[in-house]
This record gives sequence, C-alpha cells and structure tokens, in this order.
Amino acid sequence: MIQDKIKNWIKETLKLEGEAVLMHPKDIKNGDYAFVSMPEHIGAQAKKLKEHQLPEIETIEIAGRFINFHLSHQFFSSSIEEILNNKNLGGNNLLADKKIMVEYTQPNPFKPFHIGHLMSNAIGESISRLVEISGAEVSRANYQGDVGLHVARAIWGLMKDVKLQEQVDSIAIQSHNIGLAYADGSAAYENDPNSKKEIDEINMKVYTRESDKINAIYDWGFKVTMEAFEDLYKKLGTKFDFYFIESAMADIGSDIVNDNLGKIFENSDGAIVFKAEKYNIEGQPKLHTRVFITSNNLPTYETKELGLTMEKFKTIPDMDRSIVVTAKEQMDYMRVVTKAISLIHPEYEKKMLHITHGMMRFADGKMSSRKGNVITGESLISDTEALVTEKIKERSFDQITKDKIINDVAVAAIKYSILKQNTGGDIVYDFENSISFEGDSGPYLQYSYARANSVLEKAKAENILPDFKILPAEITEVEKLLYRFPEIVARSAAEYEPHYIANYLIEVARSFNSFYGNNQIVNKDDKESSYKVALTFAFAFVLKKGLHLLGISAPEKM
RNA sequence: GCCUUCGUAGUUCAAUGGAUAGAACAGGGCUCUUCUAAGGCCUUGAUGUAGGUUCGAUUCCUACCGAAGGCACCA
Repeated sequence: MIQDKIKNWIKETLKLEGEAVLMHPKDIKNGDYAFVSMPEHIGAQAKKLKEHQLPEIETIEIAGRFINFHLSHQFFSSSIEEILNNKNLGGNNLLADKKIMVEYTQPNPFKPFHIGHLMSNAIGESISRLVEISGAEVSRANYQGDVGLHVARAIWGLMKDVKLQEQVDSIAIQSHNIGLAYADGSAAYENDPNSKKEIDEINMKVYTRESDKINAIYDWGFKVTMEAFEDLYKKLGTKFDFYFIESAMADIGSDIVNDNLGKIFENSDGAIVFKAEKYNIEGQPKLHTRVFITSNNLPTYETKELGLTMEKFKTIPDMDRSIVVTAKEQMDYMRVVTKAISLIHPEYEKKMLHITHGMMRFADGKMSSRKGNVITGESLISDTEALVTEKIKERSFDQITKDKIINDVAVAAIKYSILKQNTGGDIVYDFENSISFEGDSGPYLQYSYARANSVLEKAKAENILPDFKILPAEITEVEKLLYRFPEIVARSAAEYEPHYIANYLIEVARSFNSFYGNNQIVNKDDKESSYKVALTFAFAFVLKKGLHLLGISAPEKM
C-alpha cells in the first residue's frame, strides 16, 4: 500500500522515533496525504522530504502545521492498472492463515426471526467477509435455542389454538403462526397463573419427551421454523458451516462446571455460581456473580455458553479466534462467562472476542418478541420488496431477473441501513427512515454500479477499450478515492467495523456519479475516452468488491 | 444505587487528538433531443452543560444533566 510506503519514507527521511502519523487531508483539494508537523520543525522537515522525494509524489507543500503531499498523475494511472489487474482487490495479510469462527444471527426455533436477528446477521456476515479478505480461513456458525421456556410458550399457544398448526404450503405462514402462538403463550405465562403452570409442565415434557402429542408439535414446529430461517439466510446471502444446538451444550457445560466445583464455581443458596467479582481488575469493567446451575439442578445459559465455547474449540482444534456477535445487552453477562472460561483454559483467553451491536428499537421503546411487538425479518423484507417492485415495474426485465433484482435491492436497503453506522449504536426503527432508496443508501450504491455497468456495455458495443496508459489532463476525485480502498478495508477489518467501508463506498459512488453527470465517458471523438472507460471499470470493480464485503450483491442492471 | 455504552443540523448518521465539523432525508431553486433522473448542480442549518489536559479537543480526563442496556437462579 502506498500509505505504508509514504509512512516509512517519512520515518526514515526524518529519522522519527515512532511511526509517522499520516492522514488524508479533510479537503481533498489540499492533497492526498498530510503529515502533521510542528511550527519549529516544519520548514526543515519539508526541505528534507523534498530532497528525498518519492517518485509517486508530485508536490510537497506546507500549509499551517501540515506538510501536504500530492500524488502524481503517473501514480493514479498505475493505481487504476493495479485495480484492474488485482484479483484479490482490497486483500491484506492482517489475519493470514488464521482459523477464525464467527457466530452470529442466533434466532431461536419457535420464536420470530425479528429485525434484531437481521442486524446480527448483517453485521456478522460482513465481519466474516472482512476476516476472509484479511487472509483468514473463516467458518460461520449459528447457535440456536431448541429447548427452554420459549419453546413451551409457543407449544402452549399452538395447543390452545389448533388453527395455528395448520399445514399450509408456505413455510413462511406456518412459521408466522408459530410466532403468534409464542406471543399468546408469553402473554398467558405472565398474566395467568394457571396458564403459567401449564406452560411449566409443557416445558418439563419437552425435556423428557414423555408426551407423544407434545413431541409431535415440537418436531413439526422445530422443522418449520428452522426451514423458515434457512429461506431467510438464502435471501440474505449467508451460508452457515456449523449449527450448534443449545440442548446439546447443556451436558458438556454441566460436566465442566462440576469438574471445577470448589475451584472456580461454588455453591450458594442451593445453586452453583461463579463469583466473578473476585477476579476484578483495576481499570477493567467490573464483573459480577452469575448462576451456572440453578437450585433445581438445571444448567443456565451461562453453562451452555461454556459448553458451546468448548465445543467450538473441539470442532476446530487449532482455532485462532472465536468471535461471537450479539446485541449489547449480553455484554456484561458474556464478560463473566469469558472470565470463567479463561480460568479453565487460559490459552483461550486471548482467542475469544465478543462483538456487540446496538439494538433495534421503536422510537417509544424496546422491541420485545415476548410481547409480540416486533418487526419480523420476513415482514420487513417483504414490505421493502413491495417498494422495489413498485419502483421497477416500468422496466422491462424478464420475471426471473426482476425477482432477483427485487430481492437484491430490498436486502441492500436493509443491510446498508444497518451497516452504515458504527456497530455499537442502536437503530431506531422507522420504516420510512431506515429503508431508503436514495442518497445515503444501499440501492444508491447498486444504482451507481448498474449505471457504470451500462456505460461499460456501451463502450464494448462501440469498441472503445479501456486504456489506463493515457494520462488524462485532469485527475478527478474518483481516482483520488479509488486507490484508498485497501486502506479502508484494512481499517475495517482491524476494528471489525463495516461502516468504514459503507461510508467510503458512498463517497466513491458520489464522486463517480458526479463524474458521470459531467462527462460523456463513451465518446469516439474524445481522445481520453479509453481512459475514462478504464476508470469506470476500476470504479465498478471497487464498488462491487466493497459491496461484497458488506454482504450486498451488485446487480448488473436495475 | 453500581457497572457499561452513548449525547453532533429539524431528523437519521459520519469525522485514526489536527485544516473551514462531512453526508443523507426533510425545506427552497435549477437539471432528462446526451452512457439508467434510484442521478447531477446550487441553497438554509449542528458538537448537552461546566471545568481540565494539549501548540491544537466532537475525540482524552472530572463533574453535572439526559438516553439506552445490564446488575443470582430468563436468554
């Protein structure tokens, strides 16, 4: 990367102790890179740099406390060449040959897949792809709660209202009905003591599998919801390598807790707990006590998480990093579990990474699948698809192409609205606001790509071949942004933050759209047309690659 | 009460301790005999409060105000 080259050059030329702090000027007119100096040194430093000027740098200027570097025409044209020839565009060695597992999405069977899961999925998938482009061997994992009170609540609801068990053609409808049953069961559990008792009984029977009737509903419901999830993953563009099931983790975790009883875990009020506050370290977030085995001798989620982590390291024995993506409400709890695991397996401590994202909520409060006031993933996608359908109805695509575009654009709108902001932030759900097709949006990026693609088709038809060797009279903002792509990817990957890429792509797309609006790219009478075509190619490559890293596809037409 | 995260245009979001705090939406005005107008070009508008560290603070520290999440048998 040119960034590293310039950094090293400054460091060596000026004989700096530490790393040179290099930045991009806020305003691109001030240059391509800037080095912050001190008033007493700036003259001498600029002079020295000029004496040992790099070939890629055309001019060096002093402005205030900054030494600004303008890259050369030659550099930009060769950067276009590099983009066109680089098969692994944006790739880096940050995580070369590391084995990394990313766990995300985690919807529970018998519960609705809501937009919080969509959020986890969008972020987890993007992080997986960032890890992948950084040279790691990534595996995608999902973790699903197949037993527990939520299941009993749904089954209770299904038994109360047998219509909800109707076997219709659509998996989506069946799964939706199970979601309704879950909301009914949840309300009853909280409001009616008799129903609560019934649900608790069902819960026991789900564990013991003693009732044929309940088993039949369970098996059907499990299959339906898991199939519905699979349909969604397909739409969203995720393919999981491993599915971990909560019930299978209980015994594994319980054995570990029992083996470490008296050492790490201790008895307290009939339960087995981990008093994590004993291990508090000054300057680090405070830990607290959590129950691992209840006084009824049932393993809690903590124990299952423990089992899950062990199972992951068993699944991939030489795993270098295990990443878990969840909502931030699990942050404190996860810190405690992570501490417990670190005490049992100190070698895992540095390998576990918990990435938290914000929550999807309504303007007036939290969404709760228990209360039934959630937006399901299915409904959000289909509502968005309806808007896209309306938008492209005038265009003459065949039905298969049309359906594909509708799906791709709707998913882009949703994913982009999640990924454009930093991972930790909450998203206030507002259909009008969060799903946009213009401006700062996924469809804007896709539209820019489709237009570039259309230009390239015209160029091909008119036999104007891309040629980056023609030095254009003027370098535009497009070139000045395109070469930065690998830097942005590296930063995104290092910080596990997809939004840097999202913001960068918008900037590049805006610059290209402006270029597009002010230039006729394909023009036989223009000597620079071949260069402009090459530039368009480079833009399309970068945009497509960047969209891929966000888990968004780039339709050729839309 | 304690812990964590966060307060930036009317709204939704940006800004590795650096230049005149960027976009988008909403509002106002232009722009399709030209490669997709989901576009382009103008335009109005913001760092919660009070201190501190620094040559320089939206960014770091302290206090206050406000929001979200968490704090023992749910996940």
